[in-house]
Amino acid sequence: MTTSPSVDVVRRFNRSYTQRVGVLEESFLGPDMPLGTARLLYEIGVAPGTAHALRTRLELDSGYLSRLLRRLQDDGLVSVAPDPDDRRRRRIDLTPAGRERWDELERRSAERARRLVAPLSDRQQARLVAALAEADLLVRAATIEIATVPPGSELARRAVAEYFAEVGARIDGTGTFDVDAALAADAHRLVAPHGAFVVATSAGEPVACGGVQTLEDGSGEIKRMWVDGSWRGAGLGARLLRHLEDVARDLGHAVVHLDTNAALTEAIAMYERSGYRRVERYNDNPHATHFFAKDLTAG
Amino acid sequence: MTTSPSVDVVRRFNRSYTQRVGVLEESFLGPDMPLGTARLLYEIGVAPGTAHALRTRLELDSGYLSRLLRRLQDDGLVSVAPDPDDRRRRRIDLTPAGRERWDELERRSAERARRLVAPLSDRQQARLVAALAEADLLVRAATIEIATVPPGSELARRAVAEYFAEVGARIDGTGTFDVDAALAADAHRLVAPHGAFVVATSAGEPVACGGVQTLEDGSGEIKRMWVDGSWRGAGLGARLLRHLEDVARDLGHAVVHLDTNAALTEAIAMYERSGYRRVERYNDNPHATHFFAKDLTAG
DNA sequence: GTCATTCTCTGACTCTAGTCAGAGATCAAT
DNA sequence: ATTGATCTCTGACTAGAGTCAGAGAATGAC
Repeated sequence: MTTSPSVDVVRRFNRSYTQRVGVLEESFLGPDMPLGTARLLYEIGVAPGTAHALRTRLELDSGYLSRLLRRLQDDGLVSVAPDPDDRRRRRIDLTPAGRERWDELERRSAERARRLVAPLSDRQQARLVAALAEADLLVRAATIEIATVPPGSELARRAVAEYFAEVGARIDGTGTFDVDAALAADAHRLVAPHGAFVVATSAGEPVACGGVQTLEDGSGEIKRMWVDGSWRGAGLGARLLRHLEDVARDLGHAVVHLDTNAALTEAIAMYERSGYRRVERYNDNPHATHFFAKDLTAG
Repeated sequence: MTTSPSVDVVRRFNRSYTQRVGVLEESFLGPDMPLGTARLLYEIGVAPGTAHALRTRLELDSGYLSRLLRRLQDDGLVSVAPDPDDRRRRRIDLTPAGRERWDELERRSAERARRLVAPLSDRQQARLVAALAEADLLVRAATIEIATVPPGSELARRAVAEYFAEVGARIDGTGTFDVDAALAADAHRLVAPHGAFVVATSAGEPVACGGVQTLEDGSGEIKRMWVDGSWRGAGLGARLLRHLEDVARDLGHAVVHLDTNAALTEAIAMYERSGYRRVERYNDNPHATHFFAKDLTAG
């Protein structure tokens, strides 16, 4: 059996960490509440919403979720009310008693973490914290899922909204982009067979996105590329870019272009690292100052 | 609610790691075998032994363990035979079929780890590995348990055996220590009210030990101090030393002495960092070259 | 040899966790 | 208004995980 050092270390960590920290989730275990119920209560406290949203987030069977919610409701911990937007759905919120219970879970979980680090010296604690923070970022980056979605889907809208918010703040300062017009155009240009739009999600939340459209036969353009601020430095941008290049290749493009703005310095650095070369202005985008292209047939 | 940064990072890590890597132990999940059974099979493969040893290691109910073993036995995966040393106990070993199944669990678990790191670039993988290895060491160090045990107990014997093996190898080179005589003396000197012997264990295995004996009223001596080679650099020695000083204080000592050998350079450095000062030879131990003392009433 | 203890096993339980197949309400599109 | 899809809930399950109280054999201390 061949194993790489990195695989061994990950496995060793998993084994010893679960053994010592216990089934980690059991930090939620408390009086009168089984693990599943407590976990659900906790998630509701973190982000209340519809039962449907909880179901997709926690990947629960609808019958199972319904029963768990019923129990929380009977205990007076959550309130269940029809969602005004769509009365098939139910909005789930914590009651004051539920909030109190949630705080208790928080305390319990924090206490557990505190006990874990307590025996360590200050210097060791600092080392552990740095190591876990680094591991956290990388694991989260590794488990991101990249999927092609319709530009009109809710996920895509949310991602593009973040894109425009950031581009507006960093380039324009006043937010004068015509967002609606851009979205309307995307709905046609960023779908097969002319293009595609992909969103990277982490735990169901969009953390990055990008689109490919066709300039002319064999020539594509990458648009709407955005990476969430808290995810910078995890190599996500480069990975997304590679993915988009694959998409462009699948669309039959031999070369991809992209434009960007001088204010987006990290992005420009990344394009250069990824093999893009500067080219002449190829469109009349008033917000673009730098233009790049990359040959997809080489390498 | 007050939280420290280190506690927050640990909690955040726990949350995201369990969420993404799933219930980690489920890496064992495979065909025709529930999680608990697979975990047990895996542990038997890692370290076969008596049912009793497995029970303490995995903290299982004896009835539950018995049933799990029965199932593994029925499936032809483990062999159960009376322990010749103590016929109440049963020795558990993997059969060839069990070993095959164990290999499969290994493969499965490695595959899982491989998938986790696969999306990362080589540099990121290296960063993740370094972070997890560091976290692993520190978490293991943080969860060590230090307990006072009788010098004659099996745990103490094992620890002292390691101590003599190492001291013999590093100082003497030939192993001419009179181990039996030393152990016989320990059995009297390292127990209350004259002294104590403590063992630090990690997952039930001894990883460090040390004893305190009485030289004269108010004056103690630290003996048999040992830290397992793979645990160096985790601050375990300093922690054990502090623990032994507390023990000495409880025994009524105002000062503790200790002797050591010039060959044990790390130990000497640690004693100095921990506030020990060099003193004149206070005994006729032929293997000792350096002598230290520390006042326990100050600070 | 006696007696308390230790180790394992069995039977009888409880409680979670989770699945599956509908039923009934609501919505979006035509 | 009809139709097909979506969302939630209920009932009826299965299986896993674990607890608890003994019973019977073996052991160690006296």
